[in-house]
Amino acid sequence: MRLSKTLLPTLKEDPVEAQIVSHKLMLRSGMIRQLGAGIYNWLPLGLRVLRKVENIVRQQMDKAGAQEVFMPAVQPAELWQETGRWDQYGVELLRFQDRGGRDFCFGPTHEEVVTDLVRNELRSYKQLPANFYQIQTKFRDEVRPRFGIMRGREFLMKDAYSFDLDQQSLDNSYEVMFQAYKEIFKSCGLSFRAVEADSGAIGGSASHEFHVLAESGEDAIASCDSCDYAANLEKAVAGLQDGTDTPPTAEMQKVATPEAKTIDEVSEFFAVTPDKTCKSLLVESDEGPCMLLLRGDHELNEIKAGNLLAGNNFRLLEPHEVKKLTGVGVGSLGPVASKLKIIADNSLANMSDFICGANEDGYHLTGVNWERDLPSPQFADLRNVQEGDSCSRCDAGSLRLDRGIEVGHVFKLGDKYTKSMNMTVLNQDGREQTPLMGCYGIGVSRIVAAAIEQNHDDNGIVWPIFLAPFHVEILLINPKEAPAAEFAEKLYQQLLDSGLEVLLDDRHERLGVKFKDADLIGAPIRVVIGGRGIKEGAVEVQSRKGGSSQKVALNEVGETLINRAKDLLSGS
RNA sequence: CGGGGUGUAGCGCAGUCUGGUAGCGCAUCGGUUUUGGGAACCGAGGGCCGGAGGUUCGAAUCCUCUCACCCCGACCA
Repeated sequence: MRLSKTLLPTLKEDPVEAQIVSHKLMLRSGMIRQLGAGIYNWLPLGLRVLRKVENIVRQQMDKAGAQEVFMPAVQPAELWQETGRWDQYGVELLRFQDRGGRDFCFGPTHEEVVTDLVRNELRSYKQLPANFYQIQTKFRDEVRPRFGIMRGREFLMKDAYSFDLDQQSLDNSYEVMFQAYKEIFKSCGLSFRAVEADSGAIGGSASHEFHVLAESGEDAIASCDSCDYAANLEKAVAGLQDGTDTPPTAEMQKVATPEAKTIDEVSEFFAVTPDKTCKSLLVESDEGPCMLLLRGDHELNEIKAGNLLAGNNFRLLEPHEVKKLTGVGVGSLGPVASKLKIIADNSLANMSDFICGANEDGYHLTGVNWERDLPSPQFADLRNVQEGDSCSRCDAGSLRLDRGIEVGHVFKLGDKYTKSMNMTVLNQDGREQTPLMGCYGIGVSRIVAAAIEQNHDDNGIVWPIFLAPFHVEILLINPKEAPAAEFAEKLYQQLLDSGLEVLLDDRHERLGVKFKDADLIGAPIRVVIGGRGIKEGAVEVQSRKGGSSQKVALNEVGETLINRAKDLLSGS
């Protein structure tokens, strides 16, 4: 592609509306332009990358035996009413009417449509298992779109739906998709992690999210350094401490702690580490107020606690509410002699001689022990795991925390949709049977943004070769210098003929401008061609990543570039 | 949905308090000189100041309403 004839409007300055690096760089490199809140134009450069991702996804899905279809973006309300989701889905479902006043929505997902399709077309168990996928524009009317493409309202998604006769077959279909997803993210050249997700009320044994690792990721994910356990922080469980159930060695004592309220202050006061203390939190739940106990150095996981208390009303009580309810301030709250229902985190079970609030303002208790000083409460998993916690799946491992961007989600749906929409096939016995469904999503456009979050430097994007809009950029310093221009043109053709994707910067711009744009655009390999180099008989080949450069003789440049690109593409 | 903010040239902004000829930098177009890491000079084009209504001799500026976008929070397969 010739830059002189391409719409590639780069920006020197960061647009004010962009908060995160991928959004800034996508705007600055001329990949996208905003049309409205959460909706974007894709310009030539951005579209090339989007298509790259799309093709990688398509290739792997086909390889995994899924069949590509293309379903309508606009869907009639009737289908959604059949499954009840017309009323359940809420404000994110963009609804509208046609000329005749009939209700429609712009599809945020396609379970209803695909189920309708297969209930009309699949009759026999012999047609199963089947897996249909599409790459489609979706619309979710996000309450607060942000971060550019990362969390837009309109976005490109690959969604796949599998249909199986029984659970075992579904398990297999799921596994095939799981492996295909790994292959997809590997093929994109991204560093990623598959993590366990909560399969929740829908049941089924499994759901996994795929995260691209990036410091700016919205999700925290925990993973074991020894086995393959990995989970979203919301769901991650730490292993229980070893049974160091040491007997009490100290008497319980009430100590005046006039200035010590926070865990830090209390630990400092008693000259102990925070893990020797116990913090008490009051929460509201459907069953009324409840006291949660955590080790001093641990954080409450509100989702776990909320699930445990089955509460729609779950929330932390405000300090003034605590005072009103118990008569003491939050800094001196404690479980001993409390009349409230108490649930303690598992990590407290084998603690002895710990320190906690005395339920009297300005006092704490030391040497507190279960059974002797207060009854053992209910124990449960209430906390966020921490870096270094032991793994709950294996003996050897410890957990590490990373940040990630969710780019894929696989889910066993079971018969939720097939049942409510009456989809059956005849089984071997000639009886009607309701197939089980799985669904598998990948945020295609989000991958583009996530890839940038993971691969950039101060000057711009540093594309992994598999997603790069161009493998090679040729910087022609001055198109008016005939020998250089002719050489660049010849090289351009040679590289194109070899199957590489090449950007030729043939603009009448100064070199500095071209370098800055090349940095922004982020092609992995570039070559600088000018009159001086032609005279010397060698031109400069540079690598975007790391910025290394070498002089290559004119008659070898073509081969060198082709080989280097092929090396990168083959992963070496 | 609650709170905050911003709408003035393609982009980034000043001007608004205190009403009186609509500006600056970058970008764009033409010219000259330049040309190996975001050039210099000369000249030019480009705006119903988000929209509607009002006050006023006169509104980017004051008042009312409205729309859009951004940020924080709540929400989120």
